[in-house]
Amino acid sequence: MDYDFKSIESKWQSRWAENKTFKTEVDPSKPKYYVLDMFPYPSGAGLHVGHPLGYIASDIVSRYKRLKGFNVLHPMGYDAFGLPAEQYAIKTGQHPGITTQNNIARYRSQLDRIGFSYDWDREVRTCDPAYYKWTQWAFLKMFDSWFDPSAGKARPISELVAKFESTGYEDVTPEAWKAASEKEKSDILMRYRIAYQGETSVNWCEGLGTVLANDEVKDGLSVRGGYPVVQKKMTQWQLRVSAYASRLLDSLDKLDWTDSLKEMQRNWIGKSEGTEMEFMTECDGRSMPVTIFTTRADTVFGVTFMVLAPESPLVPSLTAAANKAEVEAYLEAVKKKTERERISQTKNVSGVFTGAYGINPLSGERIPIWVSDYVLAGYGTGAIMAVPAHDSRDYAFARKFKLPIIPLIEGCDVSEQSFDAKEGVMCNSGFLNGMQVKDAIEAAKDYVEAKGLGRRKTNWRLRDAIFSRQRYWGEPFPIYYKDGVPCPIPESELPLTLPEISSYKPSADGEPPLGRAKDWTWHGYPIEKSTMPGFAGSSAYYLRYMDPRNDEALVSPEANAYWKDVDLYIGGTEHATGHLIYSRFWNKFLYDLGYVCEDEPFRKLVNQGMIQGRSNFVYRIVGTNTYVSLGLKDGYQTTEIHADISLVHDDVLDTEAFKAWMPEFANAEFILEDGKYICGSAVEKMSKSMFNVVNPDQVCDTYGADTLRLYEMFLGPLEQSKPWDTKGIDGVNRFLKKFWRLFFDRDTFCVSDEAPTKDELKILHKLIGKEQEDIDNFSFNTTVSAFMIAVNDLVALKTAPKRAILEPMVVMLSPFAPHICEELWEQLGHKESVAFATFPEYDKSLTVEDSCTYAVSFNGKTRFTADLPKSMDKEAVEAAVLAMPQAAKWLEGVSIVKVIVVPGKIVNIVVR
RNA sequence: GCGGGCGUGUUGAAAUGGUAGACAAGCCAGACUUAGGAUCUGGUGCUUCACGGCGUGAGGGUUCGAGUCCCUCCGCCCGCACCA
Repeated sequence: MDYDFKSIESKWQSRWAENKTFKTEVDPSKPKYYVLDMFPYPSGAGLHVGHPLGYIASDIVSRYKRLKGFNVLHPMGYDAFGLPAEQYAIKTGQHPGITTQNNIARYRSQLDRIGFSYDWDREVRTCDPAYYKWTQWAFLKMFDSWFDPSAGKARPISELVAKFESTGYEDVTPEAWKAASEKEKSDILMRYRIAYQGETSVNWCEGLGTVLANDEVKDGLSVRGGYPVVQKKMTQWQLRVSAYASRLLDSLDKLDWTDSLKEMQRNWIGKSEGTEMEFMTECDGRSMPVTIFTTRADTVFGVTFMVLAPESPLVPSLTAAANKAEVEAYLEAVKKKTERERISQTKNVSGVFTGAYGINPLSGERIPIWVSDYVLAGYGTGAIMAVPAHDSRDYAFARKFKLPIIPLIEGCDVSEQSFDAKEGVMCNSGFLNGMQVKDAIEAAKDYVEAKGLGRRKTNWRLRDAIFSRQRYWGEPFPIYYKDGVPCPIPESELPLTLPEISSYKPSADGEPPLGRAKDWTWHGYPIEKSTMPGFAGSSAYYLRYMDPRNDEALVSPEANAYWKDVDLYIGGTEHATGHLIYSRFWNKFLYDLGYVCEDEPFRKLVNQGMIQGRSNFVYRIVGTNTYVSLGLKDGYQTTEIHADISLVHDDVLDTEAFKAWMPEFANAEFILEDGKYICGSAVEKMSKSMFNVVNPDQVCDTYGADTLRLYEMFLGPLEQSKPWDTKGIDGVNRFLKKFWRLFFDRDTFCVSDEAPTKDELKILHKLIGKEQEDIDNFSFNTTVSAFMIAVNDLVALKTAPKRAILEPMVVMLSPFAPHICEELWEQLGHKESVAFATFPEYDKSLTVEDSCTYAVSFNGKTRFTADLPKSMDKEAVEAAVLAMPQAAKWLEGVSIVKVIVVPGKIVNIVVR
């Protein structure tokens, strides 16, 4: 009987669906294990073979953990709000909900073919009102909370109001609070709310007609679409993520994530410990203090000028009348630059002198104040002290504008470039002279604090998240405006659903698309017109999976107490500074308010590598319709053309299929080598335009889902990026066929209950040990190899099929190749799904050999091997080896210095 | 520039400091076949007729022993980037 994967796979996939095999419930009698994939955005292009890589790995772990007796939560859903569906809607008029639904259906059918063990009853879609009710709910909670720095956590805003009323808080006195109007009170509270509205400089993307978050912008272009992004002042909803900076940083230490990912987050959070210092300034006879931030207080004696950010509010008051025109012209020029231009012009330093001067608080020097866009308004105080000798940016500026450079470290050479390293001995620095830089930094901080010139200060790079998008296809804000004051729509009225509108374009007067919904009001009050960004819906979805149909709460305390957090999260590294920060923030916020029991959502995180495409090329001789094979192309002038990889097998072109592919190739002629047309190849991003997309459906058609699953794992380490290459997929397919044949004698299924031999048991238990170890280390490629070795070994023994060996092997292979294993499991006479069988017990003693092979080396060079009984002790091994005839040759004319015996492995004899 | 990672056959890749290249692909030879993109067997790092020698980006170090640990350099990939 042949291995007929087609009928097996469709049979078991429909059985799993009918029986709801993978439906999961809270079950306190079993330990829980929560395995989560980053849910996909259902794009119009469907899945390619890269997408399922992580899903296959997580499915293997899920199925493995089930075999190990865990109650496994393994859900899937869709991140369904987003820009592409909306842009498609603008182009075609089709409602983004329809587009999304169609795409989801396609994704689902593709996912189903691969045989995942998801509990589909727990599916969530972020665009479903029953789901986004809870996104809106969380927003209202954030609106209704403030971050109490003394407690380091979020608290209800009512507690802050109580403080204002009784004792006052910060600059708000009880009297002032009581006297304030509704609008004024709202404005005051906005300075504290976790979700707040405020004016800020935002990344405005004209091409998309919306604001973007920092992680949605790369190199000054929008990540989606690649449109230019400019800085613009706008009033936007924001989340006070920055309040959590320190907690987000600190708890990274306890997470089981890769170092590189944690490091990325640390950089993004950007903790910087330095000093804030006051410099007195004078401008047209007026004087005022200016606060700067520096991490190098030790370099104060080298300050030769100061610089303000163009957007700094200090600029007007620090501009001398005589310099006003010049400064304003500069500000105007800066404003016109896009973010991209500012970045690309890094080396073109620009700036303008304000006419004002500052006084160095330590040396008393009088130094000029400049304005330049190399200083950022958003970081520190927007003003710096410039130390050209020891900061490369200040150095470039000083060189360009011919400002003095004072070296502060003995022996450093600043004639060509600045000396940025924090090492050496200080000089030209008053009381710091002679100190090591590291000590000088501390001494200078102490000095500044003691003299009242400034204070230690920690700065963070993490910005608050801009939460408004001027778009249609997102969660509406549950906010209405009463006399211009934003007010929450009551929780009991959630979800506030997205209204239908006539067109998805922004309206002519620049309002977001929702501006078209004229009769969309709350009791006659206008509702917020912007919608929430993509990360809103994905920030707490892992919590919703725990209790997805609950209408009363995001997640019930019972379900949350059982499932707690995600034990294993698998997904791409591209979410490092977006989703994975926002989710952690969101979770910590809910934790502060007592809605969830864990402070961190994702205990272990694994980033699967990207699967790149492998493109094939044909070479057309210029001016002809003749194509020359790769090896011969150097003799001709050719054009490289992408050929669809479905026309190519192992780099050999199917010339007939190529002719039929497109009309322009119908009359193609070929210059062959060895009767074949060999194509060139290259590793590129998998994309339609390069004709290198491999669809998992095709692989399932030719080889089956089990082969696809095994092959994706066999390809190499999970975390590594690698090109998709079908060379080698036959090997995996062959393995499954061999495995299948182990159960049959010719055409009859004939597994016997006979007792296994010692050799068979050894093969089995080696495999058990290897699989357990490898899955814990996410080394799935070596696990697959271990199966291949085990099957090869069994075949080599030429014994009859035995239940005691084959049954545990079916169980162990089932996480990797579930369909074939279900089928064999049933043939073995079981009624229950193999998914809930018990993983075999590992008996290490059965894998131990009676004898073992020692590598015998002299001075570290292996000369021969010796088979010796396992039981021999070190001395006996030494004696036995030295007595062996092969050893005589190497012992001739030398004396033994020492002998090192590594039990079971090595005998090294050191001779002289 | 800063941070993280990597560098092993023809290819994908294995190797708790202990016989480098497991497993798979490819290639070569053979068996069974009318046939084979089926199946099975054997071979396959380089070099040498052979004994042997040489081999994990380059160089140095630690060690009885280094792909693995340490230092320097080279190359590649990823992330961040005027963050004071």
